[in-house]
Amino acid sequence: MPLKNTGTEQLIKDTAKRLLFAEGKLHATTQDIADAAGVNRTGLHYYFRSRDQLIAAIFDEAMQELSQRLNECMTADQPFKAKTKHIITVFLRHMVVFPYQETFLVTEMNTLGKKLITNIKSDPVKSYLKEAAAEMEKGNIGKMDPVHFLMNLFSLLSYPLIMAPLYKKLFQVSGKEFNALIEEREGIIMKMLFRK
Amino acid sequence: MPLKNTGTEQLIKDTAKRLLFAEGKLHATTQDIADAAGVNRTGLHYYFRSRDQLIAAIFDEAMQELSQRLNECMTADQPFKAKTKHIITVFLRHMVVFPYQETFLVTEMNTLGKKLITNIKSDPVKSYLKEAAAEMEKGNIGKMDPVHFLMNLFSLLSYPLIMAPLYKKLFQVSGKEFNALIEEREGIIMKMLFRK
DNA sequence: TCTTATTTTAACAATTTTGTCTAACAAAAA
DNA sequence: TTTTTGTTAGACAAAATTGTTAAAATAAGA
Repeated sequence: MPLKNTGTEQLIKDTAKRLLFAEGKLHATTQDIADAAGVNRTGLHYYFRSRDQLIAAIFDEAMQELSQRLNECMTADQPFKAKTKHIITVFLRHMVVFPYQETFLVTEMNTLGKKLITNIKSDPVKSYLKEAAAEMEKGNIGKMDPVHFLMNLFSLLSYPLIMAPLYKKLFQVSGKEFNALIEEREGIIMKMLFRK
Repeated sequence: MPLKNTGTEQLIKDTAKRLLFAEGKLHATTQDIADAAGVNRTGLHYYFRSRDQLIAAIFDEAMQELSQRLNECMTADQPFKAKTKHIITVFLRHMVVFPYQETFLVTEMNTLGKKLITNIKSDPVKSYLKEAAAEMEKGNIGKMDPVHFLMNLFSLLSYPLIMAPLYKKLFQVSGKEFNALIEEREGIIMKMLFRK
């Protein structure tokens, strides 16, 4: 329990998240993080004991945040289509700022194995899947395993932002053009999912 | 120019690619790579001089390979829909084996800045985009900036495989179930793109 | 076989990155 | 003010990672 609470602990975590999730510097060292935060590297050990524990803390928070965002969106009291549109809005807004959060989570899961198992509520997702199935019955969306619908949704949302640097090269798109495209994504995704 | 050519140089590159692209161990050290290849770490320096140059070599090859795969698919002499289906087949097959190749490319671009600029032919992509535009005119696919069509295609293709470990957690899907879903992807993606 | 160029290995050195220890500093409580 | 607790900073140590050197092993050609 910090008594003074100078905000340094939070600053370190926020800075690390900025480097890792926003700038995609997945190899950031403790020195990199300390420098970016404008604190002595020792502070990092004071608060988190080791680099691994800092990473673990960030991993946990990111996982919780993602799961919570997911659950809040999916249990919102709205009809299915509006709810889905809301998911797109919320997740796109987040992806624009932190495009590499999911990449970080996956690569850490790969290197650290299955150690960091934060328990996640899966009920909200399940109920959203049920709603999707119901919509399929009604003929509002194409019939498929609802999990495909969910994967489609998140693919269309996330992938372009994650791969932005690569797309710009491969497809010869400028930063300006790309941003304009992202602006249009919400509409495009809705059309894809609901074949309006 | 190697005279004896014992295949070690290739073995090192292939092993590194396996660790990086297949297993997603993006923090692999030279020792990790040497061990996995069953060679002395010195060999790695003998052939590539430094870790950075090994990474650069792999980056280059991966970029070339991706660009070439892209171009071959896009200049195939086929009608648009069949061509697109072929793209899905080819890229899915590759993603199943090397899900993290694109992630590697992006994170390296982020850390190394814009140093590694391998020149890429963009004409094949451009002509594919033109074909897509023509299909939209014909009403075969929904009207949008053709680049969106391309982003949709690759999003639906790649993202589920990249994020597999995360999906399995968030959506409570077993490995077996997940593989079954991936089997179905090609059909799903075709339906999404061509709203058949 | 002897020579030569290439490849592999072992020992060592340098660098980078992480972790520790101690003391100084700051602020609230006694 | 003194004490106590929590925070920051500097110097140092340890570990991990990368890089170098020189010598041994290997295979091909003269």
